[in-house]
Amino acid sequence: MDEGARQRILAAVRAIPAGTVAGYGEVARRAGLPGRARLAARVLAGNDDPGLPWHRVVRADGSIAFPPGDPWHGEQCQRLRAEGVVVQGGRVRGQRAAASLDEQIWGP
DNA sequence: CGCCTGACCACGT
DNA sequence: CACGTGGCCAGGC
Repeated sequence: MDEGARQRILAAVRAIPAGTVAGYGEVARRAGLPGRARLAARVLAGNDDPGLPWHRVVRADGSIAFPPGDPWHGEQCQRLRAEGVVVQGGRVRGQRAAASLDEQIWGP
């Protein structure tokens, strides 16, 4: 895969403010790769940086990408709740995955 | 080069 | 809100 694209995606993920979430598609779009949501997912799957806030990335409908029962699922829920994000039924409540990161970063 | 798979998405029912 | 369908893009074989 394109190394540059990967770096931009990682940067976009790090740009997500704590206590908020963003969709894979949004992250990809913010990285300058519209329509590459799956690429974003792949990048996170292979990421090794422990400082990366990957837990703030959820699906477009606000649900956790991992299936319930999966170790990573609980991990993500726990980290999100630790930041004040309301997780219920395996999905984020109170604030759907931001339609646009700018809206979360630059505010309403 | 073709075929299958996947931390996805939008849309209609 | 839950499900099913079709589309898209990269990887692995």
